Amino acid sequence: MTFSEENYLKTIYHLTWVSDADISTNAIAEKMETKASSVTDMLKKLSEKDLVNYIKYQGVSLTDKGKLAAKMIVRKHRLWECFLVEKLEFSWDEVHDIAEQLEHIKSEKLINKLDDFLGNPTEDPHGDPIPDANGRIIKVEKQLLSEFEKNQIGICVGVKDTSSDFLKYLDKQEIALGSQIEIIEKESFDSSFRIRVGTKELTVSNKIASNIYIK
Amino acid sequence: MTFSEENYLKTIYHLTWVSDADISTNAIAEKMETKASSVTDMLKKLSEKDLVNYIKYQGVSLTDKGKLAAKMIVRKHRLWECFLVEKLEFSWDEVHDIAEQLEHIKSEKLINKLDDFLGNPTEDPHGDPIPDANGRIIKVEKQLLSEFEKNQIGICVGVKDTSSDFLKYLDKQEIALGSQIEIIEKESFDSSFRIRVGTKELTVSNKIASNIYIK
DNA sequence: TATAATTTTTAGATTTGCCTAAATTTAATT
DNA sequence: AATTAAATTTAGGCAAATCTAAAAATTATA
Ligand SMILES: [Mn+2]
Ligand SMILES: [Mn+2]
Ligand SMILES: [Mn+2]
Ligand SMILES: [Mn+2]
Repeated sequence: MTFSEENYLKTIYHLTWVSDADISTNAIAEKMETKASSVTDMLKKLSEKDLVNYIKYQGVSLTDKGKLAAKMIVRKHRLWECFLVEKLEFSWDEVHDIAEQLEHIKSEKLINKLDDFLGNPTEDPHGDPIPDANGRIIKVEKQLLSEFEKNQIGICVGVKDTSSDFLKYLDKQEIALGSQIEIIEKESFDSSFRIRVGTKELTVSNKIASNIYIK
Repeated sequence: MTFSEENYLKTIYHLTWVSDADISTNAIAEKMETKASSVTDMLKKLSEKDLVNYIKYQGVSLTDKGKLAAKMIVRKHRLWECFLVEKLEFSWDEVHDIAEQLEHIKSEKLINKLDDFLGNPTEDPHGDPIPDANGRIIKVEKQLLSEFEKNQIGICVGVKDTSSDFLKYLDKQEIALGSQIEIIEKESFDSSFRIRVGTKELTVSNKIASNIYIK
């Protein structure tokens, strides 16, 4: 499987994760920053290889084979992110781009040994679940901070937006995985939140609150 | 720089390491298991980018820029081999193919952090020197076992042939980097050697002896 | 030094992944 | 239901990296 094929599978997998329904050509094109015509070409190829179910004009979904392949790429991506953070002391906002490269390294033995070396983590540095060698995922239920109400308390367990900019913002506010967050006030006018993180109080916009997972 | 360009640079670098003179199109084609016409195409491109000095029909050499680029790829290859052996418990005959992939990962920060994580090793699992971040190499002088004479004693510090088959043979004979090797007898008829490795005695062909470095 | 053998380059194709522009299909609106 | 708008596919092309076959240059040999 080529890098490009792998990237398409991964994208379809991610889009399915949030929406579940069949995925449109345009949705893939937008996420991959490419053209719809290129997507069509690739969907034909992936369909030929039985990695996706594709019907012209009707959208696409992963076959079992394609889903497993996608999960293995996600597994690699997230394990490498763990490695970079835990062993090489990268911060969580620096690892994604490097993992985008590392996820394409082909060696089952390598990834399984890496898994063991890291102590078989179940989540990556952004709180996302890591599929095991068989593709099984422990799905932890978590809510967005924006769905919380006044006086509720929870622990930050993940982020939805994993962009470097957002992660750096969280660093600045000293919000990290494991931080306790308490809703002091919810402003009805703009849906912003007054929250307490540890001992500090701060106000965050609804956009921010919609990208932090709490449990 | 593409993977292919990097592989060509690395190949030219390795060929230069052993012979020093300008490298022929055919030599590159043979080493890379490709066709001479493909090599010509790539040499034009590398020349255009000032990575090689190339004159039609006259062979090729690396420019300073090309040499540094090649060294950085070799640095990555060998550091990853160290990582695989030291941290993930791969054996020395399993790491080359994986390192062939990992050497193309682009991130200076990654490779320098990996270097530190490994304790800044100067040699890879096969006894080959690892260029530092500036491309400097500590060249340790070593001789081939085949050049040794009766009664001489030395330490195995490297291998010339790094093929999996040869490395497995050495494992079987319990010859590893650091092993003490003593020449008991040199057979003039076929230039084979009777040697002592640790407490064991064994006979090795000249071909074997020509692929073990001793100091 | 001619001629033959070898090496190297050029010419022309192929595959992969991508693009633009045009055609087609599906969805949304009068 | 007809028309318009949007999404998707097709057609045709391009660049990178490879190949085969033919041409050209270099090297070896008689
Ligand atoms: Mn990531
Ligand atoms: Mn992640
Ligand atoms: Mn190697
Ligand atoms: Mn090596």
